[in-house]
Amino acid sequence: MTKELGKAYQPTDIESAIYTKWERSGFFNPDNLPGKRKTPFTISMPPPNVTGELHLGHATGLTIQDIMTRYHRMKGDRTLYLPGTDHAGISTQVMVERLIASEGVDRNSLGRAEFVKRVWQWKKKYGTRITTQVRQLGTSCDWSREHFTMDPSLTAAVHKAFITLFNEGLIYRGTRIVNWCPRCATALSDLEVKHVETASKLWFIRYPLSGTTKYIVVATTRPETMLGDTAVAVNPKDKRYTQYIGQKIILPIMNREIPIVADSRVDMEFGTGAVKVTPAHDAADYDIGLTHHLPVINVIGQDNKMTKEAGEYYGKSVQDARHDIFIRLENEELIEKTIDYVHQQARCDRCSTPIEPLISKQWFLKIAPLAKPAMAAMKSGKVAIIPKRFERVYFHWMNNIHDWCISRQLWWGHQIPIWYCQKCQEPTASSAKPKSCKKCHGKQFKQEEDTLDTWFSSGLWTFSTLGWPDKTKDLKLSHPTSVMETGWDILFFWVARMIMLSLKFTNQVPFKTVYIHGLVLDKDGKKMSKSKGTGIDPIPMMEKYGTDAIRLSVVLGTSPGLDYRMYEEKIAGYRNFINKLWNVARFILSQPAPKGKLEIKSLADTWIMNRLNSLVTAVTKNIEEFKFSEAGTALYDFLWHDFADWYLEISKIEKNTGILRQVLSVWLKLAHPFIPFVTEEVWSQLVPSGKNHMLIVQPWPHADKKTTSSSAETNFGLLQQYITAIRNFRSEHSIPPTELLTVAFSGKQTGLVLDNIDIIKMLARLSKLERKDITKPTGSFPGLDYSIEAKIDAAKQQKEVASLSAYIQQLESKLTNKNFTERAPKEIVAKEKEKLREAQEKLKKLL
RNA sequence: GGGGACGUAGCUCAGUUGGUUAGAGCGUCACAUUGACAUUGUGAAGGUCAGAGGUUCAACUCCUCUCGUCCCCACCA
Repeated sequence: MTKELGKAYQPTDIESAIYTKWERSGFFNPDNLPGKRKTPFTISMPPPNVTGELHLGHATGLTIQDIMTRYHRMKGDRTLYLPGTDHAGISTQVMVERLIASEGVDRNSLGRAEFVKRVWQWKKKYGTRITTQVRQLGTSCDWSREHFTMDPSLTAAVHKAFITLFNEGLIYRGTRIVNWCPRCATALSDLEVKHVETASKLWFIRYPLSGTTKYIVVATTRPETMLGDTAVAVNPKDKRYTQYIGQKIILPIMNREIPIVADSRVDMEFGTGAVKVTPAHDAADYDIGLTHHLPVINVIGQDNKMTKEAGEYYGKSVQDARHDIFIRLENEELIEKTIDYVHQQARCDRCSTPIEPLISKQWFLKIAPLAKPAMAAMKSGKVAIIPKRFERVYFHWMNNIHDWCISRQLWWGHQIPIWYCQKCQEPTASSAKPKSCKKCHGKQFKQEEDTLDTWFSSGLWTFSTLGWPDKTKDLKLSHPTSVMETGWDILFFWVARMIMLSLKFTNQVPFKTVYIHGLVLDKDGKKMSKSKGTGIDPIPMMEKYGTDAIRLSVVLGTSPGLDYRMYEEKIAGYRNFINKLWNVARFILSQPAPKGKLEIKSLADTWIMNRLNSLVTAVTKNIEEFKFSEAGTALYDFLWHDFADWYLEISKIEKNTGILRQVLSVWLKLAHPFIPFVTEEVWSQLVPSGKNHMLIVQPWPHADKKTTSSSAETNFGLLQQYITAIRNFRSEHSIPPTELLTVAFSGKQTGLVLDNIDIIKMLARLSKLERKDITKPTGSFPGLDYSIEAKIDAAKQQKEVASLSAYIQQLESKLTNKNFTERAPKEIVAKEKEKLREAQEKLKKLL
């Protein structure tokens, strides 16, 4: 029946078979789980990009999500882990554009319909790559409920949400200055812009005052935008300029007369205190322009080239125009000076291209009315973030939030469900083409060409995937979801927006707890980067070391919200641990299964069962408290040290195979959420086969009060101390293990030693261990003196005496300090006294 | 400019509401090895817990400041 277990664990041989077994069992689907399951537990998987590839960030998140899922499933909850993928507007479109470029075409020559068709083909081809990799990681999600953000049902949800918000006036269309990425050729939200420190120049340009020979000097990092200047602004408090307010400037090159205006937003300290105002190409200038009713002149187009308004520079690239303008100003002696200047340049988050602020017609979501309840939900504790400090970050952002630009000039995404009447241009929000215009009864319509920001559809993710806007059973059972597990980098992009949109549309928070994991760094603490080659690809690592080892390496030694380093040696270390488990199991399974009831006979038995109970309690508590690293570390230490190093060795004498199997079996259950593959495999060797016997649905263990024993903990602890002391002695005196020692002992604890004499003899490698009165002990413990027959290193002895004396002195000074003895709690004082007594006794015997 | 995190053994990290002679893994060194495991075992060396003050009987732990590293937010051209 049982197959031979190989000497070393070979994960690749069995992982995919086990995953298939799980998937076929149907247990990923909560409707198929055995028993009555009342308490719902739901996790919505943050959808990876459909054309993406699994990286360590995914691996971290998915592992933690899966740990919670597997734990709750075993605990008996109605557990749903819902997977899916995101259409990822920009990045997917860019990939396909790159592909067709290699065929020598661009999207415009292909046309919208054909291009979108090509993207769907691409999605079909590569969309399963990521889900296959998610499976490879052992993720126990319900694939029968898998969703894609552009599924018909999710598109329906997006339409419903958009139309509702539009009809309520929360979505509006406006001509505004937006962040434009020239390379992606689309508007971006504020969040998609990052600020990068960039070395540049600050040019000081003379702007002649109209009707005089005087001029005002302005400082700028972007001289080419001067063509679109419509004012110069100064601070009203700035005495240097008060006399000029209201006067006119002759704008160089353009020879246009522009006013000097006063605005308190101008920083007197910076540059010359006078600012050129270009409302069309700078967000701050745009605001100043609004206040002072300045005209807006577009001199740069969406194609990153100068417009007709730029006069003679029409058609030139921004870079060329800058160069030419500088030369011309210099020739006209209008450049006062040029200095080196480092500033935070706005760049596209995705492609790092410098952002071009441009005026354009875009769709916006009014966010303030949504932010209010979203903040209230966090304040009242309906949503909590772990770690808590991110709640402050959340509030700060929510308090300073701007309207969200939701339209993108992309073809891949949800086309905005707005239809313009071709007669009167009235927009109607509708999922399908309207029959007739409400305003003029026109019959001809044209749909808005723009698509929605990807995050608009992912903002609905927790409820759209459960069937919303329909009132489905899933929505009723599984929403709000229990936990959202994600990285801090998308707290604003995604988490905050989900909270706002979920409250808006379902009146519920999307999730009760947000668990934030850290980002993965390379060995030097830098962000992993594909281009620099510092990244570790999890897939080959999984193949080399096994998936369970990867899972441990992204969870152990990490804490919520803190970034952590990853390197191959770490993974190899956890592979070793998995192999240790494998061999522990191999050893246990090589022995005949016991007949009859479980019997706790010896001190070691009592001790290991007690330890196991503590482990059950600790692992359960830590998982409940989201301390996954601590839970995993406890499992690691127990198996390797308590169980393998001590109990397993002792079992070679005591041969209590019942306990061996019992401990292994409970441990496998506890460890299953962390390392599902190897535990399921070992489990299948340990128990009868059959679907309902699979580890994945075994009930979560409980601590057994009947087998807890604190005295066993103490006594076994002493035993360990004795053994370690002898081993230590042997090593310090360079006595080879082949040489068996003779040890004599005496004292109160002789009973403990006599009861476990064979164990001590084996583990300390002794030929003889006998009770005998000792005059000069080699060493001593509370209740036990011992003497080892061997030559004693005097220097060693002295060193120990010295350290012991120092320790005693430290304790004595503490205990003679009245402040301590009078003010510290009695237990603490008693404890210190006991320590002193023990140390003194030990020292006496050594001398 | 605002906010946050981190600084504990050579390296990567634990250290729960203040009370242990400060821990683990890797690495190093010594020794061991024919039945579960060399992806191993046993033991050792290695730390003024970044620095300076303060609170306290007692500080790695709480407070303040300083130094160092990193990150987030922000329309100083």
